[in-house]
Amino acid sequence: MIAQKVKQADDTSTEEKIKNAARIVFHKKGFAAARTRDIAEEAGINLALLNYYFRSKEKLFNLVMIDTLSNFFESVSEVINDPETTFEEKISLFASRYIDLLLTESDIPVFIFSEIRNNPEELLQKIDIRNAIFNSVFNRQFNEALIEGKIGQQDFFHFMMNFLALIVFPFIAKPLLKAVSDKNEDQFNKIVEERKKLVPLWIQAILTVNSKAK
Amino acid sequence: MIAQKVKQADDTSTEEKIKNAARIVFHKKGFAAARTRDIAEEAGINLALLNYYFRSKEKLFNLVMIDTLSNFFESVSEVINDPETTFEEKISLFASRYIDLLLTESDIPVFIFSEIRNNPEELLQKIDIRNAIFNSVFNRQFNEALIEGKIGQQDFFHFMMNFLALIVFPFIAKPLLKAVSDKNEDQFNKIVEERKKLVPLWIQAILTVNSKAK
DNA sequence: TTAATAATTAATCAAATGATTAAATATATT
DNA sequence: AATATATTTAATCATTTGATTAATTATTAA
Repeated sequence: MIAQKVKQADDTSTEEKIKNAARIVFHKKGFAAARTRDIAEEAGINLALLNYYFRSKEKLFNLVMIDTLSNFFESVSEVINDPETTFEEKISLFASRYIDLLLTESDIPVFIFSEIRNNPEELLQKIDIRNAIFNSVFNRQFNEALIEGKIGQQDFFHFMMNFLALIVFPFIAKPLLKAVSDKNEDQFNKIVEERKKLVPLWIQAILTVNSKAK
Repeated sequence: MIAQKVKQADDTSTEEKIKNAARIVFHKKGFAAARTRDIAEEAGINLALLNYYFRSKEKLFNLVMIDTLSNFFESVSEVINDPETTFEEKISLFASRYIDLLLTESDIPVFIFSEIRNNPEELLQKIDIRNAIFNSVFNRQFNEALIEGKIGQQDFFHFMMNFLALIVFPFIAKPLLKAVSDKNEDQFNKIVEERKKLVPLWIQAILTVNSKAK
């Protein structure tokens, strides 16, 4: 009876528990450094169950990776493909949503970039962010702004790199930046929080620059 | 006789060969995914020699890490502590020097950030970039420019994050960016090369923004 | 040249780790 | 309740991998 209640309480199925644990451990340590025993322990289950449900470490990893990438890009591609918002609004919403996402999932950037390093071709075909970005409403609006002379002559690829850089870099460099600036977790998060407002300001400043090579 | 000539030709000592190989393999795969056998093969030596010269994988890794970090930061701290150059000049020189460095050592950013993730406290005490940055001539000149009203009210920490982000991020995200933009190695490098001129322009634009929270 | 030392190799060890198995327990079906 | 099926566990396996050893070769010193 009590056992039942407890089981009801921590609701999730074994399969889900393992997947969640795998997500945490893989995100934190990467594929190579993560041991299946770490994942089993994190999930509070017997090691054999991992293979019972997912066959192998690699299969489990692939699930986590696909899950991570699609969740991650889905959430932001929504914003840049919203036909209702203006270009300027998208900049603010994108920065704000992206930073919020990273504040709760701060391991993801290093995880993605370090795993892609080990396996670029296989991982990259799992996702189609190509279209999501380069055929986005956001890109179209950028081009319109260019033609209307509202922003300086510049390359969309550079612009996107800059935008992403200003948003994502603090999370990638977080341990280093925390250490060199002697800030604790809360102070650091507060600073990053400020960037939800600041990044759009800086991006607007960058957009005024006429930087097209002639 | 011939054997001697050959030996003279690939000059480096066994110890040096191992260290160079370790550098390459660790930078590319990270500590956990790098096998001592990979390093031995890359160096063209017998596996046992690795332990003969360096005792353990971990000791060898620590050497490589210290070497990487100190070389890396030394090269840039020179620029930001040069008393002869102006603030504006430092921005250009820093961007240019840093990007050149990364063009030849493009694995380093992901290597550093992913290893720090696995071991923040130990690794970070190995270097003293704290002083190099926050007591730099560059920082002093930034403050002077602030007081003289030459740049908008803003935080040096944000500014440095932005500066580093615009320089380093393309190298971190390179495989992803190459894939989504469908660019080859040469095209990508050419674009990054452009940034030696562009990043200073963008940074100057950012510096005009008045972004101090009130 | 000879002896001593250093460098190198092939073989092997020991621990870590992903995976499997067979038995035990829980759950569902009849 | 009885049977069948699914889930879970402890024990074990097999491979990988960092490290060592003992023998061999090369180099240096006497």
